[in-house]
Amino acid sequence: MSRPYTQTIDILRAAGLRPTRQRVGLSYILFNGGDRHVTADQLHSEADAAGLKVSLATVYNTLHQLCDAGLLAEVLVEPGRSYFDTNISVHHHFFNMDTGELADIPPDEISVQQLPTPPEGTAIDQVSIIVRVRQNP
Amino acid sequence: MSRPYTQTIDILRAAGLRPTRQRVGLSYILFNGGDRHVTADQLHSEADAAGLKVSLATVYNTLHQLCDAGLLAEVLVEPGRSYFDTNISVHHHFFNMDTGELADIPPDEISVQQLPTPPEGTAIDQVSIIVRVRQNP
DNA sequence: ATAATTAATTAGAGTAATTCTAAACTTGAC
DNA sequence: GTCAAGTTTAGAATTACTCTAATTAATTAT
Repeated sequence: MSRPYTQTIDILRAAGLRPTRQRVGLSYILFNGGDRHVTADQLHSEADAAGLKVSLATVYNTLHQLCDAGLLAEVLVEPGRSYFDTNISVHHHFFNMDTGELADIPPDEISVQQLPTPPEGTAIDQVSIIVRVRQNP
Repeated sequence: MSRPYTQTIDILRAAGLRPTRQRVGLSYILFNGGDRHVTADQLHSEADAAGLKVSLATVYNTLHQLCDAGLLAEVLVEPGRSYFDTNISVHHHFFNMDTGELADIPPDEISVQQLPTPPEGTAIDQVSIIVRVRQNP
């Protein structure tokens, strides 16, 4: 435990991103807490609580850079807010419309039988399934 | 063709919405053009082009009322922008990440093999699948 | 019909999430 | 250390959308 950030720094370097104080701090929070679904604002607050001085603009920049590098996935479930998911294996989501909670669906619990033929001149990039749930009365 | 709006007015009344000039005009645009995917802004422009005087606030109100009445479906594919879909049968979407185009997937071209067990205390409300495609090089 | 009642529309201000800008600061290479 | 290139930042700008309170239109009662 003497060099807790070495792993994080390596991940960033491998992605071609300079391991700056801000990027290392944010990535450490993201990648050392298991599977997480965070908004930019939540991550900014967490960073603040952890004593990391970082602007919201940098939080957005970093989140997008990590997405571009394939280390993070953006999930759209609500109008006007993006979630970022640290689980980058192929999987899908439950979204609780009553609580706003986002959860992974275990990969063996859902599957698409047949993929559709994409429109002329296009190729499938990604399939995302959102299962919206409601609190039982 | 002497009373082109009678049908539209009936739809609104059946949904418990007063057939005001604005609602009738907007609904006419929406429901007489086949399957459509529009943003609030696009609909506002179309209404304007058709000579209908309506504010953007009313466009938003009307879109949400039609959604609540089950006559329209909201589709989330891009951060910060909602599409409204006049096709309310169960179906899914192609989203072209390069052009921003949204298209229906024919229902027989995709199907989910097994639905996952929803989290404790919740019930599945809706399943939405977005197949993101890219323009071939 | 007309008046009274109720609901809908509107302009414009307000909000929330996100992006932009250009100046100040780090980082890594020499 | 020095320097060039890449990063961060505060704060302004932008975008999509919502709210407010005053006006106007649609329905109901007379």
